[in-house]
Amino acid sequence: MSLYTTGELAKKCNVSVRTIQYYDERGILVPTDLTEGGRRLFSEEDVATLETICFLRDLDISIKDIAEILESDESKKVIELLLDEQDKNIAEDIKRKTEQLEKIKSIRSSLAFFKDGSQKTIHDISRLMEEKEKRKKMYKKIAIIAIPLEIAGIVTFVIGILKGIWIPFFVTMAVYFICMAFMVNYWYKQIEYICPECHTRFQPKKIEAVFGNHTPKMRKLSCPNCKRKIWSLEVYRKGVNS
Amino acid sequence: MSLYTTGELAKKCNVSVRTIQYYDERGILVPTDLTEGGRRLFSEEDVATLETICFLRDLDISIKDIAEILESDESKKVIELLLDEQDKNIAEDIKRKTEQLEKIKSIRSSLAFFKDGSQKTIHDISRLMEEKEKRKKMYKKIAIIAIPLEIAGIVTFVIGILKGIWIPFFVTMAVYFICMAFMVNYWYKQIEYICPECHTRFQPKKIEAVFGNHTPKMRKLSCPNCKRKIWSLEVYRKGVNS
DNA sequence: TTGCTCCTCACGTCACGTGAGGTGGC
DNA sequence: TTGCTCCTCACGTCACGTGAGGTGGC
Repeated sequence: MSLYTTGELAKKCNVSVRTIQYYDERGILVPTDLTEGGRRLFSEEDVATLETICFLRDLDISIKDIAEILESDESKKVIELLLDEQDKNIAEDIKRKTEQLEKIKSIRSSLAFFKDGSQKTIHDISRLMEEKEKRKKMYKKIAIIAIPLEIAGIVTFVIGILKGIWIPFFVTMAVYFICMAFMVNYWYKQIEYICPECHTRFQPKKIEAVFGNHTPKMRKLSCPNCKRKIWSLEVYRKGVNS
Repeated sequence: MSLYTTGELAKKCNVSVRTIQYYDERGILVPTDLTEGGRRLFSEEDVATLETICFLRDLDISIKDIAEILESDESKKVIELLLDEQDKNIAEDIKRKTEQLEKIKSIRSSLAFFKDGSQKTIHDISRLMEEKEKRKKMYKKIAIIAIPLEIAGIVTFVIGILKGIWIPFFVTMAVYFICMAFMVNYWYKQIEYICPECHTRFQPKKIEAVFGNHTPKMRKLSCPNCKRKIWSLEVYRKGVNS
């Protein structure tokens, strides 16, 4: 029966010599024999063991856990448990890393917003990301009230057209405008804007905030610090609810 | 202006005291001041720096890279490059981990196949997984020839029905059966079976292999080692193409 | 005898955690 | 004065990589 030296085994299994020495040290790949000079000699069985080890290491199973698998007579149950655990770990890792990818994407667009590239910019972006969730929640709250009202508006309008009964429509509209007024006020208290030039966070005048030229996330406002009329980013107001 | 001690800063930013000490040691969070007794004092600016560091660490950016970001005057370009790199790294990680999850799933079903739970079982599974790709490729090759022939068969059959011209159909069928004979022979040479009881890899008799009771992956065969007639797993033959 | 392989220390990696033993500051 | 916080070593983690300095084996 042929025996392998460390180097031969390393080549055969595509690992480094040091790795084999380390696996011996950790007790999961003890050579079948030693030469008089103290060199390791591995059998075909050892090859199979190393292949098993590499297979499990590919799944990022720790050497400690591999040792447990190799030492148990009935590896099946041990490995089933370990696989369950690994499965969970990996799934969590994937979730985390997926979130990181989303964050990175989001940072890129924020970076494009700010004119300068100072450290302050990165800090501001980190704050924006934290506040993002809160801002989303606020808009959800508003939507929960606004959408049913919109639908009621349309329905009562159709009723008006079809049946000539306009009272429900006017009542709905009255409620709608009252709610709108409250919501705009609520919204105005929750948000502020950030200037892409000087990083100042500011609250615009209510009139400018409500009627100014805008997109869902930006609004053309005059910054009280650098005095420019510039597209500013809507953010959740500092210190609210915290 | 208020200054924070290490412990206060740690609480404020939700990190350990040791972490702050380490960031100081690495030069990315140097305290603004020291007491006479040598205790660190941090300013509001330091708080912002630590927040920035935590933000970047959450993306698994290394301390070395964070140092580069903090040290550069125009962090924007530095961070853009680093984000691109991180993006790639994370995407690769996700890919790798997704493959690991698939492997784990596949191992579970293989584990169910083998009756015992010895170490040999895991080694056999690791070999199965390696050979899986080769087996898939073989079936693809077969499909590339077989599917067009099947279609030709159907088309010429329809022509036969509609137009009463049967010659194309019979020619196709002749070609079909000749190819089939070759392909079965090819297939027979590429595969062997593994016994779930004794782990023996064996080639069945050709007649049993072709006409035996089977599913896509398993076949009821008699194992030459343990003599049982048992559902065995079809695997790519050892040593072929290697 | 000459290369080449292999051996055993032993330090380095990375971002901290975890004591130990001592001291500052209220 | 008494707790509590903070300080600086310094080792441990994890799976090896990377020399250094020495030797085995063809």
